[in-house]
Amino acid sequence: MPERVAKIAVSAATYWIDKPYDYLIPRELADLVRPGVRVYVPFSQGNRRSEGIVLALSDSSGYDRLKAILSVLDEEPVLSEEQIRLALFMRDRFFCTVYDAVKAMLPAGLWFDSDGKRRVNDKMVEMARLAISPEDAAVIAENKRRRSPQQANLLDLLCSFEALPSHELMRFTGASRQSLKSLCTAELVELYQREVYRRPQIHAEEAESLPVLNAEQAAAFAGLSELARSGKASAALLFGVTGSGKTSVYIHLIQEQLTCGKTAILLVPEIALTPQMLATFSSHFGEQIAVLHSSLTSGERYDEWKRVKSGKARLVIGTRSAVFAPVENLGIIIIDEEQEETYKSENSPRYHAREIAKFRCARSDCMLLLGSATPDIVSRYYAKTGRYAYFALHSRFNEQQMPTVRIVDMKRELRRGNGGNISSVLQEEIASNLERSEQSILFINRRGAHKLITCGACGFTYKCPRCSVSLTYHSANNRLMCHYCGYSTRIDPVCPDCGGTLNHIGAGTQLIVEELQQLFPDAPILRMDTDSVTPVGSHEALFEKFKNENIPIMVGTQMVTKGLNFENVTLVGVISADQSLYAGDYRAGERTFSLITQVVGRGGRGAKPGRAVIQTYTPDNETIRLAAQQDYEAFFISELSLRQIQNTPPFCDILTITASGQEEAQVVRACRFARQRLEQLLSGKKEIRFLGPTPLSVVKVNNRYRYRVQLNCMSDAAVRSAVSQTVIDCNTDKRFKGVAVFADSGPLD
DNA sequence: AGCACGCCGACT
DNA sequence: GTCGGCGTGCTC
Repeated sequence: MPERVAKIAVSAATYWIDKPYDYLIPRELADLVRPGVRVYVPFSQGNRRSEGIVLALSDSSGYDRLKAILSVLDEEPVLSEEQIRLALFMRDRFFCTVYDAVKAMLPAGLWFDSDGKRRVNDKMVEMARLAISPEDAAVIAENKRRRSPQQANLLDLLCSFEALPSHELMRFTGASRQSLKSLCTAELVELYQREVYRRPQIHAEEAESLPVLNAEQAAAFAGLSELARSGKASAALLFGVTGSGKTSVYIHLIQEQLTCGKTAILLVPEIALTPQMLATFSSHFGEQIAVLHSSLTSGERYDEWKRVKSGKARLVIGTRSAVFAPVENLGIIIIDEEQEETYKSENSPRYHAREIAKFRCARSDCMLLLGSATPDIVSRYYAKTGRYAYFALHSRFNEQQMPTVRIVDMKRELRRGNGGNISSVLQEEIASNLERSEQSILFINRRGAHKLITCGACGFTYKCPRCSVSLTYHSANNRLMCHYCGYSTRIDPVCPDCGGTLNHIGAGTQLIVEELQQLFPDAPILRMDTDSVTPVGSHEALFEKFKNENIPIMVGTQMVTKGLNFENVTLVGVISADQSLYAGDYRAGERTFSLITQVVGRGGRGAKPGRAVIQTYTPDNETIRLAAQQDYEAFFISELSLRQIQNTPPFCDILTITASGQEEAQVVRACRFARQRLEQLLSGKKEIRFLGPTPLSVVKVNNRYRYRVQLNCMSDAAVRSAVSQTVIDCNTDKRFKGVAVFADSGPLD
C-alpha cells in the first residue's frame, strides 16, 4: 500500500508554529514525492502557496482535515536522509525553523521565483560526437575530402575524440556550423546538450607530488591516519605553531581518504585570505576540488554544489557553510584555524560549523580534525580530557626560528614625549629594515581602525540617527558612514553645533600611514584595510604588489595576519595590542592571544631571522606577555583557571535570549518576562546562573533597541526545551507585540 | 508572521 | 444599510 501522507517542513511557518505538517499526496504526484524533494503546499486560512520540503512519508495522519500538495519542485531529492536528520537536529540545537536549516544547506541558485521559474539555470553546452563507428567515419572522410573538405576535417577530429563541444570542434577545424549541420542531417554526427559547470577561478600550480613530512609531521600524520582509518567516528586536535606546516599534514590525510574512495571537507575561516593555500591544494588535487564560499556568484555556487552532489568533486574547500556540502561517503572534515569566530553564524540558523561537523562525523563514522596554532580553549580542554585525540607540531618547518619579540610600553613612550602611534623602538626597527631593504608589516586592530570625526572646540561627534554608534569617516567616498545600518551622510565643513574645526581622530590605518610617511618620507607604504580593499580579489592583488615590488612597509587590519608567507618580511609590528582586550566578554583574552600569535607568526618565514614589536599600554598583562613568548600552553593553563572561576566554557554552556523592538521599555519588559519564565521552567535545576536583562554593547541598531538575558549552565535537553518554550511564549504574548525574540547557543559576544 | 473572521462606529 | 477599524485565533 503506497504512502498517502507526507510530513513537510513549511517555509511560511515561524519558529513558534514550526513542526512537520501532514499533507495528502495526490495520486499523480505519488512517484515524485519522496523525502528530500521540495514542494509547494497551501498553508494557513488563505491557502497561500508556501514552499516546503518533504521530511518523511507516512500512510496515515493523526490530523483529519488534510490539504494536498500542489506541486513538486525537484525531480531528484535535494537533501539526503542524513541532511534531513541534520536539519531536525539544528532546530533543536540552534532554535531555528527546520526550513531555516534547510536553506543553509542549499545553494541560493536552487531557489525559485514567485512564478516558479528557476533563477539560475543549468548552463548547457552543445556537444558533438560520431553517430557511426570511427572506422566508417574515416572512410567517409576520405570520400568527402574533395567535395567537402570541411566535413572531412570535422570527421577526422571526431574520430580521435569520444565527444567535443561543437564550438571547439569548429574552432579547431575552421569548419562552419553549416558543415557540421550537414553531417548531422546525414546522420553521421549527432549533437546533444551537456551540462557544464561554471567554475570559480583557482590559480592552479603545476601538479605536485605529496609534500615531504618532517619527523614531527610524520608522527602526527601516522597517529591521525590510524584514527581516521579506524572506521569509527573520532575527533582530534592538531596543534601546530605558526609555520609548522599543518597544511602538509592535511594534504596527506586528504590524499589518503580520496585514495580509498572517500571524500573530504576542508573548512577555512575566509577564502579571500587563503589564495596560497587554495593554490597548493589545487596543485595536489586539481579537478577533484570544489570551492564553496560566499563571494561566488550564485551561478558558480550552484554549479559547485552540483559537482559535489553528483560526486564529480570529492574534496570541498570552503568557508562556514561548506560544512553542509552534500558529499557522500565522507572520510574526514578538517577545520583549519578552528578558533576563528567566522565559523559561528550570526543570523538564523545561528549554528557553529564545528557543531555541524561533529554531527556529520558522528553519523558517517568519520574523523573531525581541528587544526590551530591557538586552539579554542574549549577544544584544547577537550583534548586534555581525552574527548579529542591530541597531536602537536612544536617546531617550525625547515628549522625556521620564531621571531624574537619585544614588548614596548606605550605609557613610558608617552612620558618620554612621544605622543604618536609609533614607538621609538618600532621606528628604529623599521629604519634598519629599510636599510637592509627587507619588508615590514604593521598591524592595527580592526576596532578603532576607522576614523572618527570630532569638533576640536565643543567635542561634538557625528552619531547615527538610527543606531547608538558614532559615524566613521570613509575616504573612499568622502562620507560619514554607519557600520551597523549603512546610513551615510555628507561631512560638514565646520562643526554643525558650534562652527568649530572638525578633526580626524583614532588610530586608523590612514593615520598610521601618515605618521609613517612623516618619519620615512622616501619609503613607499602599502595600506590594506576595509577602506582600500573592496572589490573581490583585490586583497590578492595588493599582496602580489607587496611581494613583487618589494614595497618596504605594509599597514593593515586583521587581513594581514592570515596565512600568507613572504620570505622578505623580517619585521612585524602590532601598533596597539590592547583594544581587543577591552571587549569585555570572556573570550577577549583568547582573541587577543590568537591575534598577536598570528601577527608574530607572519615574520621570519624565509632564511633571515624575524623580529616582532608589540606596542601596549599594559605591558604587564599576562595574555600579552604569554603571546609575546608564544607560549600557548601557559596561556591555556592560566585562561582555563580563569574560566573555572568565571564559570564560563568549557565549564558551562552559554545560551542567550535576545529581544529587539522599537520601544525600549517594552523590549526590557519582554526580557524580564523571559528571565522569569526561564527561572520558572528551570526551577528544579541547580547550577544555573541567570544574567540580565542587559543591553547589547550597541543597544540600538536600525531604530531597534536590543536587550538580552543570559543563561550559564550545562545545556541539556531540558534546558533547551525551556529556552525554546520561553522564546515561543515571548513571541506569542500580546504585551510584546512588535518585539522580536530569538535564542542563541554559544553567542559570539 | 500573515491572513481571515468577527463584531462595533461613521458614512454615501 | 455597508465599509472598514483592528482585536482574536489558526496554520496539516
